[in-house]
Amino acid sequence: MEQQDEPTKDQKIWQVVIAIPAGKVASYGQVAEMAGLGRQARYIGRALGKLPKGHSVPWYRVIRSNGQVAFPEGSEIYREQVSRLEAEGVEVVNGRVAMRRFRWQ
DNA sequence: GTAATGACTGCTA
DNA sequence: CTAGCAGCCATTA
Repeated sequence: MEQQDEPTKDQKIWQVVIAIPAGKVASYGQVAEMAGLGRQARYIGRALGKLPKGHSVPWYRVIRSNGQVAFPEGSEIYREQVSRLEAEGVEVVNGRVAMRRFRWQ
């Protein structure tokens, strides 16, 4: 069996990412912790990279802890993320988010 | 079974 | 501000 009765980590991660309010962003570590994964911040990117085609996960709302995008400037993927963020009302300058990041207090 | 990799994070210089 | 190093741990080869 490859599937379990309970949702997999990827599913949880996607759910968490989807739970991020529009206009805000979260870091990989924050998402990992929120998903109950703890320090598996790296797994977040891996899960997002494995996202299926018809997914509805706003992966573009997930950035690094320093507020910078996880992709190099000029990259197509980078432009897409920035474009989507700007569409959400998030300001991105020089590859970093100039807005208040999502905060669970 | 082991080795290498990675959409990361934090600290130190 | 940038650069380097170590820690972290699941997934993949």
